[in-house]
Amino acid sequence: MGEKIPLERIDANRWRIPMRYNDDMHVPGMIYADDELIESIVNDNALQQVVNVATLPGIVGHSLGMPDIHWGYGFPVGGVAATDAETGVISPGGIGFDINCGVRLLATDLLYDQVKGKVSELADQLYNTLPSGVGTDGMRILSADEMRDVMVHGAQWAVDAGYGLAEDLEVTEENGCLEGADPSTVSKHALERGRKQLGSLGSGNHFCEVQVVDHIYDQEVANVLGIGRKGQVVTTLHCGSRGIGHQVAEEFINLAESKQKEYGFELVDKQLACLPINSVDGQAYLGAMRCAANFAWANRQLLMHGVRQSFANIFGRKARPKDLPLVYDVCHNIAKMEEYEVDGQLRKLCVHRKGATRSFPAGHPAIPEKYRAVGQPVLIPGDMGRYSFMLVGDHGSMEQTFGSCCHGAGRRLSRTAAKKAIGNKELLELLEKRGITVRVHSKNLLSEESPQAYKDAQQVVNVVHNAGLAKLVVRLKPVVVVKG
DNA sequence: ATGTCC
Repeated sequence: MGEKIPLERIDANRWRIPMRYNDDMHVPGMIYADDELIESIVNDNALQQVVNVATLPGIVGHSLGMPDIHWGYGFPVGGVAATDAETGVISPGGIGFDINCGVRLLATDLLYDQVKGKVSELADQLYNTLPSGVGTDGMRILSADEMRDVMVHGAQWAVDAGYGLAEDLEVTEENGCLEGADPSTVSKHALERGRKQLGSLGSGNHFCEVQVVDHIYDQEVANVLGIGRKGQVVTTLHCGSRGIGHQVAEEFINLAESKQKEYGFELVDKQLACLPINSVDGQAYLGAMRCAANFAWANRQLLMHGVRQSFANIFGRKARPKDLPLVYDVCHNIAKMEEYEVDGQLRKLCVHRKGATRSFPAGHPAIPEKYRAVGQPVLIPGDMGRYSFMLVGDHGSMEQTFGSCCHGAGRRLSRTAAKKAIGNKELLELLEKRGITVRVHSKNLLSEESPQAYKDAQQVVNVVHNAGLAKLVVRLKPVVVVKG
């Protein structure tokens, strides 16, 4: 303990933690970062967590850290770990507490010039339409039977209930629904928590932002995605499964912890507690995780409907729902069964992505047909004061990172440190000065999400671009921020 | 992230 973790430089963007560091490691670690980002990573406990994850039973390839990596529960946020789907384990801590936390981006027909006179009105409208804050009820209260339908059918349920359009599902990862969701594995308490929260933003780093396309890296790809005009207004939603994801995670972390001895696991950190994928317990977690994931997709579908209503209310016929097409929806806290070549052999793997986005390259069958020639859209929100990015998956992700890349800027300061660094009032003034209109439910939480609490998202996306995991398409600047 | 402690 306390010993410096060795990092072997591979190239400008990659660093390896060799297996010789620790006898318990089954695979080496691999960190994606440039010279500057690696400094902040080394000063965090995240590297030790990459080492810990490398000791998981059945892990293959590398224990991976993306450039936005930072300390998390057991597994780092910004981490990817693949285990053998037949003989390996699944660890609830490797998915995280906010199951299927994710991001979706809607395009509009509007240019910033058409919107700038109504920014304040739009901010109010969005804030009043999208329920936000800790413990708030959602746009729709469900019966227990409806809740079960949401858990099984995901975003499709929302479309059938009148929220959004059928074509939205085509541009949602997994079409907004994972197969194998099993409501019988979700506790009554978890179901009860979710029942009241469908269509709610939540708190913390969750948000709705109106943004403007401010730089185009790849005009051709941007055109295919429908975001190819400089000055074009788009809207990004970032949120997850609210209370149900948290409850499912907590219950299965406790279950896994209580069964480590029974399954014969002796893990270096109890927060890595895991279950054999091929066990009743492992399958139960997967069934419940998928229920929470499907809830999250329905949740984002309802919120998006609220965004479309808000724009229509303010801009009338210039912003009808069909004029605000969903570009794409990605999840970044999830485990998926996917096939990859490992040492020349095609293997079925359980890919844990915790604060990591799927980034399938052009040609992959899981990509919607209209985007297949350019790659899967990858949405990378930055911080509320600077910028966010849209990328598309690149081929290197299949060879290096089990089809994955980063998910955001990555936290640089703890919530406590962030609060010390800047006051809420000062931060609000700073954002307004930059032309960003903010509506926040709980003003005393704003400092925790200040731009300086995060790494520079530009640096983070440059690394995944240069490493061949995803390709830069456009940069977006925030004009309206609505938060819990 | 989270009914920020059942």
